[in-house]
Amino acid sequence: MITHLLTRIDLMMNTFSKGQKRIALFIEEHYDKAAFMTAAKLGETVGVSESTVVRFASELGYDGYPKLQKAMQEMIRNKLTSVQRIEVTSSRIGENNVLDSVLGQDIDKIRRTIEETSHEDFNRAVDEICKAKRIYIFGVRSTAAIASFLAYYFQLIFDNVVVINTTSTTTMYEHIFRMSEDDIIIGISFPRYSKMAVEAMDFARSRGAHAVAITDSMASPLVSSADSILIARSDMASIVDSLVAPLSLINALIVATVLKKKDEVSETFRALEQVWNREGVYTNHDSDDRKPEENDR
Amino acid sequence: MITHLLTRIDLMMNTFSKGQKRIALFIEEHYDKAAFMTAAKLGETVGVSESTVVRFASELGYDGYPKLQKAMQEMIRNKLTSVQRIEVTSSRIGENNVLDSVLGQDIDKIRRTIEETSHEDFNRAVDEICKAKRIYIFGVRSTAAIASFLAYYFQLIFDNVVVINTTSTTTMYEHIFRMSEDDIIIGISFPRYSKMAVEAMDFARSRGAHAVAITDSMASPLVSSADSILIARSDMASIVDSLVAPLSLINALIVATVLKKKDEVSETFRALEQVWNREGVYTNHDSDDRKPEENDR
DNA sequence: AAGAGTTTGAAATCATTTTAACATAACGGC
DNA sequence: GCCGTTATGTTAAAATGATTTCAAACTCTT
Repeated sequence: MITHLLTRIDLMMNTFSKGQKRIALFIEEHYDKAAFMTAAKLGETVGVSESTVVRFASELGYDGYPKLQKAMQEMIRNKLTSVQRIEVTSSRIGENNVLDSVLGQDIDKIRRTIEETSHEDFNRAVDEICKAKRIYIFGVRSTAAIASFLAYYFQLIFDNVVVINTTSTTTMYEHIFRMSEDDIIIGISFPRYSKMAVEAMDFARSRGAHAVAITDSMASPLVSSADSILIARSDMASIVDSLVAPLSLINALIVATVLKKKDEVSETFRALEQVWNREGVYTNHDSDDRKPEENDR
Repeated sequence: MITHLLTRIDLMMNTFSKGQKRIALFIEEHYDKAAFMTAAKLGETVGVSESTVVRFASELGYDGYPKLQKAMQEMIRNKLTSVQRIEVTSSRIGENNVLDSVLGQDIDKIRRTIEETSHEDFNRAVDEICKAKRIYIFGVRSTAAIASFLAYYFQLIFDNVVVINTTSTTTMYEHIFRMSEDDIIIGISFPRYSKMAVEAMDFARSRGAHAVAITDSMASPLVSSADSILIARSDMASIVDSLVAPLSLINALIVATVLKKKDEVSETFRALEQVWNREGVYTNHDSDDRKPEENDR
């Protein structure tokens, strides 16, 4: 559902009627209470009728009040688990249980990323990204996937996003030769490192552009060619390397950027959502989308 | 309820009947889930009828199941407020500490994925993948990134991997019209769901192919069109949705597949490594490649 | 292994909650 | 200040969920 409940409420706040605003404000403030209330009770506490509450739910895109309620309960459950994370099931459970083991390892990767990434560098990277005129994103081979993910979202936010994913050095220079000091390059590279990534970043710096490296350790060859260094572990006990932690880092990068450019961006997203609805690119399953219920297996 | 719910359950544990014990244990372990369940649902999850659940509630001294439910919800709210207090202090440290917050949320997503994904379905999916003649992978928009990641590794293992990433239905059918019963399709779709994913999977099934869905809940439209269903949460407290948990799941899929085809695959990888070394695609930093050392910040 | 006493699940009944239909009230433009 | 529009409340029907009943299954003792 693209937007999270609270974000969505924020986004739609000025489209709400007086009564709906009362409900919206209450939910933003006390969703921990609201999640357990019936439509009638919620209406009573904010001083509107139950119908208004139900209408508010469908206005938000939910297929009935119970769905909205479920969304709030989900939110609570998320919040709850997020601080119970001390007792993480890092249990190495069964040898035969690949699923639990891999996912457990990925959790560890992310945890180490939290510890190891410099917040200072992260914030600097966000600042530079927001200031930049053009954003170049470098990622080849398996990292091409996460590079394109980053690009997908940045293209929704920024005008000038260029993805560099090529096997030839010549082609690479064709992509970046216009680079100027107002630009920024984000190089993503993990073992076995790509020579081209280093080359691209060195070139960018020679032009005065800011270079952000997303890589797996301070011993990576990208480090000496970068202004901001973001570390995310990728090694796994297997043939494949996990890019889960780097992806999570990229997530954080996107979220931080969106938050920083909130005002410009929220308008874009609202417009986009309308286009999507009209175009019917997505199935209108149940309601137009929204929180699915608890699964029941 | 005089005494605290959990204490009371502990106290009365040995007076409970078999079915009641099942309920009691579940509540002790997962009250965060139980609090949001109806009597019927709770009964279903522990394998007992709703009557037994209701009787359990009055056994505990509550005047009906809803009262017990309220007690559990109270418990959650108490925990939540203490959690929020912690959170306030930790978010004081950096008002803008997006990094920790996003990564923390991603950890939770993965943990919930461990809880919610059926291991049976996972294993079935791996089996079918290994048997398949051709593998089709469907992923559009933001999921195109993780689809291409999956494809990248599968192409190292299998001969016939086809990625479907197109905006037009016609083009999609051009990709999949040769599909036969020996093939498999892996459809990746998250809210807002892609209609095409459903179409592609329905088509595949009509040809007798096995269909694997990677999606975010049992309420997803892909579910009814799939033979194996892999659940990974994607919703985040922000505008972007996180694909970290799905990526982690895909990791597990790759690892499990590699392990199953160990013998054939290890040869391939050795050969590949030689090519890489000769071609010098990668920097030969420090040693000739591989795992970098501990970083030293 | 027979039978009293428990425990259980299915279905019927009862209660609550949501939703839809309709009526009334508030608002904004002219 | 009138009229069309939109928002809100009231109420009754529908849906969902909880409870009770009753018969069957299970447990224990003898």
